[in-house]
Amino acid sequence: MAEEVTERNSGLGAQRSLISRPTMADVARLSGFSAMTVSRALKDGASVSAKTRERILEVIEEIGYVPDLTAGGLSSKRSGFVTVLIPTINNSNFSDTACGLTDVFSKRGLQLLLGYTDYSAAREEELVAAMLRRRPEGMILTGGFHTPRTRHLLESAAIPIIETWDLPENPIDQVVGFSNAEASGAMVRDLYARGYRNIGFIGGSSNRDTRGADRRAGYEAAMADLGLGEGQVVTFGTPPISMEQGGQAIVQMLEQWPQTDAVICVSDLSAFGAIMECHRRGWAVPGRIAVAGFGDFEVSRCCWPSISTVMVKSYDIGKQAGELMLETLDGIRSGAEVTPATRRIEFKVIAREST
Amino acid sequence: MAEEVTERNSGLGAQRSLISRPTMADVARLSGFSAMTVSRALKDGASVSAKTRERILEVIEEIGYVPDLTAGGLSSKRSGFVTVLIPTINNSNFSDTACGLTDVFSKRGLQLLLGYTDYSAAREEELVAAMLRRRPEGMILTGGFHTPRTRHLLESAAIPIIETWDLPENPIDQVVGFSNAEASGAMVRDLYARGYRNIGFIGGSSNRDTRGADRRAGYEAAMADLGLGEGQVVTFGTPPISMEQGGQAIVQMLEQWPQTDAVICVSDLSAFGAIMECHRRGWAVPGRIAVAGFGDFEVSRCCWPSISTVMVKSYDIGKQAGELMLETLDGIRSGAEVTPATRRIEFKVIAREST
DNA sequence: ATTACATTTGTTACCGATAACATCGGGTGA
DNA sequence: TCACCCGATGTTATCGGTAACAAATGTAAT
Repeated sequence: MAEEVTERNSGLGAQRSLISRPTMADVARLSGFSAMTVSRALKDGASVSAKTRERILEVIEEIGYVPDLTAGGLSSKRSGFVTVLIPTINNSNFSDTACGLTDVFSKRGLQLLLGYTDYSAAREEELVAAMLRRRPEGMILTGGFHTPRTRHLLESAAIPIIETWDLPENPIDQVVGFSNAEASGAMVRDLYARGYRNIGFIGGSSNRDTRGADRRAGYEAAMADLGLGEGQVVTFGTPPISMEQGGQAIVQMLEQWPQTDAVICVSDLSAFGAIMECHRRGWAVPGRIAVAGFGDFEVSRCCWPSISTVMVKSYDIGKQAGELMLETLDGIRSGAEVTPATRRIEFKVIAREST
Repeated sequence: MAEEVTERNSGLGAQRSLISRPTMADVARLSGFSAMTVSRALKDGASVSAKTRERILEVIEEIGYVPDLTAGGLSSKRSGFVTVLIPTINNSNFSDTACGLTDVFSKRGLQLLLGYTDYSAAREEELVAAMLRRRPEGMILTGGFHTPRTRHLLESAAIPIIETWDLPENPIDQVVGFSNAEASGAMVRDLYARGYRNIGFIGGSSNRDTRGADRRAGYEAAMADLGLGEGQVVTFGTPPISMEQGGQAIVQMLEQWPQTDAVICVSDLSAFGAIMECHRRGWAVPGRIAVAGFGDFEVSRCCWPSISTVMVKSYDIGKQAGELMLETLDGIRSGAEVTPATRRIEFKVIAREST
């Protein structure tokens, strides 16, 4: 084990005082053109002669000029930012969505202002307030549940909003998502079709994770619909429920309802934990009990047995939301009326070895 | 499976045209004070009477004024941004570091500009160039390998730079990290102490992931040091190597060197994939072969058998780097000379069931 | 050569805040 | 009572770009 030690480096050090960096005016002076022409040379689609642009770029390279988007944005009223809020960056579903967004936006020179809410509506409110000070051109949220103040802030911001990963009953503006309830209902039906009748559900013990709560509601609705009774639900820990908690939960499930023959977990991570605990205790999966997850994480593909799950096109949610945002921004600029819409994203039950 | 459909919502829609939002001047006018006093009322530590501040905050609340940090930053020459570049957000080690940074910075009102390089130095260069246009007050990078142009850009930016997750030989400025080579060497010695003699290494097949390459180098050095020969290395896929590739790699390892009794994987993710593949094939872990990982991911704690690994304080890297950044920024402002330093972060071999 | 029009370049004002300095009024000590 | 000082507030200039309009230059058609 290494100790925590602090040593000295050579390096920039004191140099990095407040050296003033070259501005567009410097480029203008050195190239012999006006600042406005320099500005045009840097913006494609502007009318500048090839020779002029070349000379200007030469000077820029020479003095190491870096344009200041802060100043540019102030003047043009375009910050070049789009804010994205996800519950956590430590979940590959949401980070895949963020990647889809980045890929779409970076092509158009828009930058992502990423924040994570830790599944807390209060934290979301703080973040929305903080982010709006950067004058983002649009904002992308996860889920449809927000504090009243958050909604108020967003409405007065008068920028396009997209809610994702859900189908809110009362959307703020646009939506790119799917019904979590429907998706977990589909998994119940899949298990039913395979002959399972005592199907349990494992999830977190509060409604903080509203998508998790919707999945549970969808499970209960499907159970009732199939005449399988109220269902057997074990809730465990503060959402997002961890792998380890999935393990503890399945033990509790089988103690409380020994007849359980299948269990749906609120996510693949808890499903994985549950399966590992079964291994530990010598319970065959799916012999003694079948286990299904949600989200098609890498771990569910690779696990032994591989985990049946609901695949959600996480990256696609980001991509579609990004494209919708671009269309909306273009629409607003061109003066066209943009009708708020909902885009449904595909999900799919994937049966693997664990069920 | 749901189809992709687009439906109409009620919602903001056309409203969200270019409504001009209230400015500080509006607040000034309505409260009867000057803009400067409004500015002071919003900044704590400024001398404004309690009554004035109260009245101003009242007006702000009433008209829903949201300060524009863009404009403020232009004037005060403080963007309030710190840029953080990590290889991928889809890896809990790096996202933990990002969380540590967020926690430290958000307390001081600094915002994170997060980017991910996809383990590519070229992409890093692009990102650095793009981010510098936002005039960040500091920049935090992952690793010590950068293109010459990246170094050049950073040096002329004259802001504090911190390289993390590594101990670069020739640091740009400050460093918060550990020696990946040393860490994987420690794991070799641990396995040696447990009696393993034919120890292999599984990693990615290019040097794109320089930390992975360092771990391999550390493995080879330790093997030579212990008189265990050159070592047995299987490289597989473009880094970062996936769980699935870990599984393929261990099969190849045992085909090529059947006498192998232990294997160190470049990360817990590939170690997990390797172990699952062993389960599938009925190879006992650690009976037939011991498997160790790197990074102490959640999956290694929860896996059965639990995976021996090198624990790195990922969150702490972020926290320490954040604190170092704050100290440096304060130092520069107060005119003190700041000596670039290296802070070593602890790592620790954690032996679990898999070895 | 001249007019008409397109292309290229320049000028001025302004985006929305804050720094720096000026001013004003009231309290304090000699 | 007066000088001095400090806290509270106002004024002006400025940060570094871009929008909008104006001017100059070039090009093609007559």
